[in-house]
This record gives sequence, structure tokens and C-alpha cells, in this order.
Amino acid sequence: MALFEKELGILRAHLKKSRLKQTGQRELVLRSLLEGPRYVTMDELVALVQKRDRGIGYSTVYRCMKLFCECGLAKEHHFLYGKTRFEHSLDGAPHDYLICKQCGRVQEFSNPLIQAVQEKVSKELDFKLEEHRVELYGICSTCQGPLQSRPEED
Amino acid sequence: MALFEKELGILRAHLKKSRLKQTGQRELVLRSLLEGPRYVTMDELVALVQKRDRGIGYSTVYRCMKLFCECGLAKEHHFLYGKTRFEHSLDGAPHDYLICKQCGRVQEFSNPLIQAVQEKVSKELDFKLEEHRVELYGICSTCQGPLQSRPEED
DNA sequence: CTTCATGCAAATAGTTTGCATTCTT
DNA sequence: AAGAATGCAAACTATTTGCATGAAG
Repeated sequence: MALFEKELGILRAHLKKSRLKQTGQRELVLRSLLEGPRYVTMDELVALVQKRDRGIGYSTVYRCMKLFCECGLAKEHHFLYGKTRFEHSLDGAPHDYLICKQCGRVQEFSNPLIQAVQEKVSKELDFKLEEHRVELYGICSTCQGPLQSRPEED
Repeated sequence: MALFEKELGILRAHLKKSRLKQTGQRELVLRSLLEGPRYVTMDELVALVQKRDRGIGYSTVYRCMKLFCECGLAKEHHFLYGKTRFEHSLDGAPHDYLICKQCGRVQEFSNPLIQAVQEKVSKELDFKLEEHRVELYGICSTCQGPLQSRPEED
């Protein structure tokens, strides 16, 4: 089957271009990353990896993640609460996040206005924008409980 | 003189309220923080502190910063580049930052539209907003060099 | 057969903690 | 006198690195 063929292709291309080597471990780590939840911690990822090969340890996985981040197959997040998390995503689009402080769930959102505001601000302050980090923290719908039982907002 | 009286007052009130003790070290660390640049690293802060008292070490300063963060006298930042930085600020207002990737300088900005967008998004996704982190990274005016010599934008 | 990757253990960076001693209240 | 803070060293967490061995080009 052609599972994860696209991502494996990207990896292989990057390796070839940089004259690095195509190894079983690299592909195994990539598969593990892709089949896991969208946001994993290093510990979770290593556990997934070791389900397939007990011999692979933290150093290899760290090295792989660095590589994957370089070729756009993954992204590293340091949210305000909890540990470093790795995201597997290829999209070039929205990179703004809502993080639930209770359950830790992350949902992405995108709103063109935020983009617009950023451009305006950077123009006003003569700042050449290259990257941004927009993260909203709070309590997600599920953790707030059913609608009827919610306390009144002021 | 009444230098930093306001901040010292806040600290003393917080200590009294929590039945903690008012010590020379705590006030010395607070003064050092306030007289230094707006964003300091732990190393810089410890250096400032030790200029006044060589006996005070990292543990005490770490413990103080934790305390100051609790009573709103300081904030801890983990920007994408560089080390953890502590900010001394009392304002309740803007908490959005522009960070220069070259010189590391931080400037704050605030734009009511960002606020509005956040409220809209959180309403749409039924998310109870409690905090946010908005950081824009790029090259500041100074690091881009004089206007005349800049390369054309595409 | 050269270069690079791997896996382990050790090193590192940043931060926190246990504990004996010393200060505040 | 009792409770809390300090300062040191040791512990800890997350991540990186040196090096001998093994695999890929």
C-alpha cells in the first residue's frame, strides 16, 4: 500500500539532496510519527518507535526529529504548559493554536485577520516579519462540560 | 528616595498576605531586576545581583523570580530563540511581542484587532479564553540597516 | 572502502530540591 | 521559640555529543 508514500518521498528527496543516508531507522521513526497522534511528546514517540524496534533509543529519535523539522515534515512546539511536543504536518497554511489548559488538546485555527494585523503592525514598526507564534490558552468545549450546566459568564 | 517604592510595596503586601518573610535578599533581587534592562536572562540577573551581594546565588534568585511572577511583578518568557528571559512589568495592558532574530531586542505592541479576533475565534470554537501568547519574529528596523541600502522587496 | 548513522553512555544546560544553618516574626 | 529563607551541593529533566561499531552509498 501507498501509506505515507508522500512523506517518505519528501524524506528521501531531502536525504539525497543533502547526501545523507536512507536508513531503516529514519523511515521507521517517520512512520511512527505519522501514525501517532498529531501532537506527541518525545516519550510517547519513543514508545511508539520501540513497539516496532526496541533497539532504537532517544538519541536516534532526537536526531530524526531534527532532520524532519528541517525538511518540513515535522514541527516542534513549546507550549506554555506541558512538555515539548512534535507535530507532523505538511500544510503550509494555518499555524495558530488553541490549547486546552485542562486536557492539553490542541486545535489549530486560522483567521485571515490575524495575518492582516501582523502585517500592519510590522509595517508600522518597520519590522521585517519572518515567523510568528500565536497560541491561545483556555478551556476547551469538552472540558467546560455540557452547555446547560455551565456557570453564567459575567 | 522613593525609588521602586511601588514595586517594593507590592512585594511586601504579597509577603504579608501569604505569611512569608520580608528579607534583604528578596528586596535586593527585586531592585536588581528593576534597575536592569526590561528583559534579562537568569545569568544577567544573577550578575546584577552579585554586584551588590556576592553571596546570593542561583537558587535564591530562581526562588525570587518565581515569587515575583506570582505577584505580578515579573513575567517569564520563552521566546523561540535564545534563553528564558524575565520581564519586569506591572502594566496589565499589551502582551504581544516583536522579537528581532538578529539582535534579540524585544518590543511590545498592542493592537485591539488582535484582541477582537481572539474573542471571535474563541467564541466560534466554544473555547473559554484565559491566556495568550502572540510573538512575531523577524528583523528589526536597526538590523535591517539604513533605508537607502535595503534590498528591494519582491 | 569511504562516509555517514547508530546506540550507548557520558556530558551538558537549565532549573529544582534536600538539608543544615541562619534570619524573621 | 517556631516557621521560613538561605546557600550550597546534589539531583533532576530534557537534550546533545563522543566514540566505537555497523550499515549505506
